[in-house]
Amino acid sequence: MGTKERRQRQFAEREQLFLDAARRLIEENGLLPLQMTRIAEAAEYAVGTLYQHFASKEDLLLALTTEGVREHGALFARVRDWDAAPRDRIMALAVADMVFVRRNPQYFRIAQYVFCEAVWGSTSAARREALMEANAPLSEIVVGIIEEAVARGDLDIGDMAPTELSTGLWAMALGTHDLVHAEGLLADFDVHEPYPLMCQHFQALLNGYGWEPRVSTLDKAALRALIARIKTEVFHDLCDHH
Amino acid sequence: MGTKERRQRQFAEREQLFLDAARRLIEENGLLPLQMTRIAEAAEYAVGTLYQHFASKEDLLLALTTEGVREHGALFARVRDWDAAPRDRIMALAVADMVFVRRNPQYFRIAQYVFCEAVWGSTSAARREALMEANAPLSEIVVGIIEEAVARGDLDIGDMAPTELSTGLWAMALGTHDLVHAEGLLADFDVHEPYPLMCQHFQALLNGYGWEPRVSTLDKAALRALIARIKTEVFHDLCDHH
DNA sequence: ACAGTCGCATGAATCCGGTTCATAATCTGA
DNA sequence: TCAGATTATGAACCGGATTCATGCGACTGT
Repeated sequence: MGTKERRQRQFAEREQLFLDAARRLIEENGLLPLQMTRIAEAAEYAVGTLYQHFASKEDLLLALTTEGVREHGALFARVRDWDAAPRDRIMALAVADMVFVRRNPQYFRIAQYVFCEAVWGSTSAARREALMEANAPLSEIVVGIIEEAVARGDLDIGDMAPTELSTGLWAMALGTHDLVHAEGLLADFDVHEPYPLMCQHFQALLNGYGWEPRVSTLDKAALRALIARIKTEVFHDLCDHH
Repeated sequence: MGTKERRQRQFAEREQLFLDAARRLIEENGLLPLQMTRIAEAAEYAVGTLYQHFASKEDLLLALTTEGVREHGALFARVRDWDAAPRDRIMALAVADMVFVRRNPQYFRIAQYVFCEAVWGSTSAARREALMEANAPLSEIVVGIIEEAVARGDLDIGDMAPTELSTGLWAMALGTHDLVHAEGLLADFDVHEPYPLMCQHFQALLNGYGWEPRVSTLDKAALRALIARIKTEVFHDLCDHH
């Protein structure tokens, strides 16, 4: 009989309920005033029940991050399956980041916090592994595209490993998210559209590595057109059409 | 009479004592077990005294970060005053990061934590301003070099603002530091020397923006030679000569 | 040199929020 | 329906940041 299975399903559902409640609270008030008691209240359960799911507050935040990584991964998977030139697909990954951020404006804030030594060190091994596992496909997709470009002759990276090149793209994206979240900083720099700018830096980086076909780094219209094309062809259903 | 001045001086000295004690404790045990009581103990003062200097633990960590930014700025200032081609000086900024990280292995961990919304939001406005002020010169140096390159015709960025280009460099550096501190991540990628790799990405980015004189992105020997030259000419006294 | 005053260091007490655990409630299978 | 097992509950606990009533010692003016 399926008693046990039903139990497990209900348990999983409740976990989702807690995660959704936490996400909502963060959305409303930010990370600062987030309290376990409040999350439990919002989900209409006792704190003790919350602690049956998450060993600690840090664990809960890590779980939230893992969910985000999965969603991020779903966007990357679309790019993997998109039928286009490798270079355009790399750019589509950058656009995926843009789309992802729009849909999860709090994600990188939470992630930044979770990856801090002081927080990461308080999480459980099981949750950490779940995150790693959720993250693995993303790297694979990036590396896969790089390898394809090398295979078709669009790109020559000599004795450099594909992972090394992917590190550069990843760093650029991560750093951009950091800057976006540093209060007032980009505004001081008169940078008002950080993500299109990030795409431009991506183009420069790809040009710099000799990734064919080259594009003009400074041609903003072309970049806008590419972004628009990617949004239409890959993320049609996820973008507002204003 | 200078009674008041002496008092102020002693106060400042004690503040430094606290900061040094905190830094030492973090160096020894990491951020996780850092406690205000321990810092006070280590500095041989009462907790209350510690709180005369820092409104909160977060404020203390922010102060620590600000010290780091000043040191970082001192390295950047050397590069500003270095007599070399703009492009080499941009690369010298990347090397400055490398040198800085070697001398302050904990800095980016602390900074990552401090810049998290949950922590940043608990700091005092005065300390935040001090940090901003310490940070301003760094950006100015980067932008100054970019402007010089444009002026001498090494670089054409069209209608792009110099701050926009600097954002790309900054993001790349920040993101690299993030990756370095993400436990085990780079090792999984077989990236064992992240900072030389970052320098290579810098070169690619500069090439991508058409910054003259171009260099071969994949020529590792040339990159090593450039790094060595910068270390000798700019950071001679700060590097080990193994 | 001394009394009076003031500023500051002190650390025990407070407060806050994450976490635990003894108990109550609920479910299961017989 | 009932014993036993499992799970939910939230009041109590606990660790650590922060406060503040107290007293010490340094400066001032006589």
